[in-house]
Amino acid sequence: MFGDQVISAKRTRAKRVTISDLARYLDLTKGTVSRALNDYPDISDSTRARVRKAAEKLGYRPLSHAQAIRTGRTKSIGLVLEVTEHDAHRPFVDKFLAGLSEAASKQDWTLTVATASTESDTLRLMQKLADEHKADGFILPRTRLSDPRVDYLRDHDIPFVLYGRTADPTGCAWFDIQSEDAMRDAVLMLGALGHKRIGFVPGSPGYTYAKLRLEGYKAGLETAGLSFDEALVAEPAVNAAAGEAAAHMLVSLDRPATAIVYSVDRAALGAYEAAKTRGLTIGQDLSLISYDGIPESAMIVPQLTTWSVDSRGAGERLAEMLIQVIDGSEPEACRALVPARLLDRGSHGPAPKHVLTPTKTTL
Amino acid sequence: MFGDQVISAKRTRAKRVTISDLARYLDLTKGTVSRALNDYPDISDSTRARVRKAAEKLGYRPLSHAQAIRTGRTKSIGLVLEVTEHDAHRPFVDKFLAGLSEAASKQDWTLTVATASTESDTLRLMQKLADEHKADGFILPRTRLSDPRVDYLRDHDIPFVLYGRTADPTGCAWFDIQSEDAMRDAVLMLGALGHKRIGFVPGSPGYTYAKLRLEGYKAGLETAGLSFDEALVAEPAVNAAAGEAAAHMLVSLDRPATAIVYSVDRAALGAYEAAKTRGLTIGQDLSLISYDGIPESAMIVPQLTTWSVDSRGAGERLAEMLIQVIDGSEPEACRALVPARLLDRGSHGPAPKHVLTPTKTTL
DNA sequence: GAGCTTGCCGAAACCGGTTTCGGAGCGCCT
DNA sequence: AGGCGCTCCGAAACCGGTTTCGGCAAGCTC
Repeated sequence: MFGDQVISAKRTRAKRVTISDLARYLDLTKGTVSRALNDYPDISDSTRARVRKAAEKLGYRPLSHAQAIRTGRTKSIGLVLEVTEHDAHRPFVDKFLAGLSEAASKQDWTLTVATASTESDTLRLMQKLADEHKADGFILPRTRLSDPRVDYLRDHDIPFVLYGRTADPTGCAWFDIQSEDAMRDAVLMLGALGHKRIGFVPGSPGYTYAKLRLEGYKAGLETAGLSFDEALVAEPAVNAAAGEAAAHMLVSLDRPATAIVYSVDRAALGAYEAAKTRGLTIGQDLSLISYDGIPESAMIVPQLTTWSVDSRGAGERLAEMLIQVIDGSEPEACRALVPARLLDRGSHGPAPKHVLTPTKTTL
Repeated sequence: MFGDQVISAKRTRAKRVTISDLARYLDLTKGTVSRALNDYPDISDSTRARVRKAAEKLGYRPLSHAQAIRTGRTKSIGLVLEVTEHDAHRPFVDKFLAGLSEAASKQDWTLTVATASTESDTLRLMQKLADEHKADGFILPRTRLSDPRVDYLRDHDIPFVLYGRTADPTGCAWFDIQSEDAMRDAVLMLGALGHKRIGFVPGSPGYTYAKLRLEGYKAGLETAGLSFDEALVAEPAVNAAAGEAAAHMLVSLDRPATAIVYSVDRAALGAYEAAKTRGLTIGQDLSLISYDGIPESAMIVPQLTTWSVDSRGAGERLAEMLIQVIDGSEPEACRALVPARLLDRGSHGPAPKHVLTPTKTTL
């Protein structure tokens, strides 16, 4: 009748077996089959087993969105990436996605990703995805100390789990790398090598990791028996240019730094430029330890000593945790912290014997 | 009754407005409302308009998976990434994803991504996603000359669009960057600068782009009036180490290359090492033009002249095209080719006046 | 042996949509 | 005036599941 409405092709894929097929095959009603499959207590063990076996044999797989219309759950985890035009590229998205999707698909879940360019976009998108049941919950990367996404999702009772921590963790599930310990250990290592003046270059203010890494640095100083000196903390830096400026500043102090702990690799790479300008040899005159483990850190000479994070593993854990939370687990019970792994390479070494005379430059 | 079954929380999100709500509000049946919204011809224009307005006013949004159960379509585009452990990291995934998801969400579609570690995994995953109506079609990145994914999807009548081309394009929709033209133009530019011996370093064999870029190189030689010399084509290289070896080979020929066209940036970066080893100055003694536009190409000195691709734009186009194909457009009518953009930088220059004496080294 | 649980399943409603079918109302033609 | 064909909408079936409800039969109690 409305033939011209149906412009789409005749696509005749192999027919799937429905719950009704299965019921007919077993001579049961589909209601009973459904309850059997979903472990309702009013189904006898023998029937349940019979149904299970038949389902297996016929290759029955429930259609998740057919279930969703009644249950309201899609078995899909959501990820909203905030990608702005001029943002630093993030080297690990693919590994991270691999972790998420692999863990998800192991439990027959899927991963729905969306991107937003602004924060309010992110919120609207998450709302929409949740509203239209396209995602049952969200993974929140790049957490900030005070994170609007957290407030929003908490208010709207939408399940989520953080990749990172936040200032007020009430009602939050999270997974994180102990980067504060990495920073502390970096300071300890440098202290053990005789360094007395260890500089620090923080990450982006506002982000939780930045605060934690600074605290780790301070903790390291304390354990190493070194006193904290405000002057040794540079301006935040997350790219090569800012990292270079930070290095210049730190080595031209009256009592210059002989080692620098960077919060992020991309900033640390800038120190190589600064060292070249000043004729300093990295790993001898100036020691560097950083964090992230980006590929470039292995391509530079000398290779950068840094802490590497297992993005894929993180993705896996996060997906598993989110599914748990969606399935009703108490969020605050779902928290995990894992250590970073040290890539012990050539950018750090013993403190130089003679303190270098500060080479003042006009920057 | 089965209260203990329901362990999940009480989540009371704001109720969404359903088609029945809308029908009640309009004093119509939901069937009529549905037909009005879906442009059935048996609805009067006035009614259609009234329904549209009310839908807008009440903020009605159909639940895509409720529709899916009848229509079989989820409004979701699928992307299966093949990510192996030791794979080269791909710098543009995030931009690419952004393009895909943005274009998708503009039409109220979503993006479902999955990852596989092997080729057969990829096929199984796509099958499963299509079967369970979790994706209506697929984007296929990294196409090969003979691509099993293409055969598979074509056989199973599952819609798809290629990012790249393939040997047998029957029934295929694709989008691609004209990298062959980029390679050709690179050769022409170098020829115009006086280079007579222009080397070429191919990409991974098997991939379509590798073949096309080689053809582009040859086309460039021909137009430039240079003859093709087998010896000037190195072994395929897609990383710095292999790229370095290729450079060594090409500059130590009896009649050495004074310029090299690389198929991929990551290989081209290796040439800088080779040049350093041999005391050649890049941009003077040795000219380089490459392809990809990875961030590192701008960080090296001199900056690498290369062709940059707009991954985000590609993602957008691909998503739009896939939706069209799923909506019934003839795949072969959905094809597009766009040029790459030259980043004209410092790694290439005029041919050196004096041909360098070949510095033989034992590699 | 009557009365009451309890275990187990069928029947039917339901979720939020889409699609088919049929018929009421209207204008037009003969 | 009656028949015909359109236009436009209501009614109801349908998609593939889940959940509620009610009832039958067996087992237990007294």
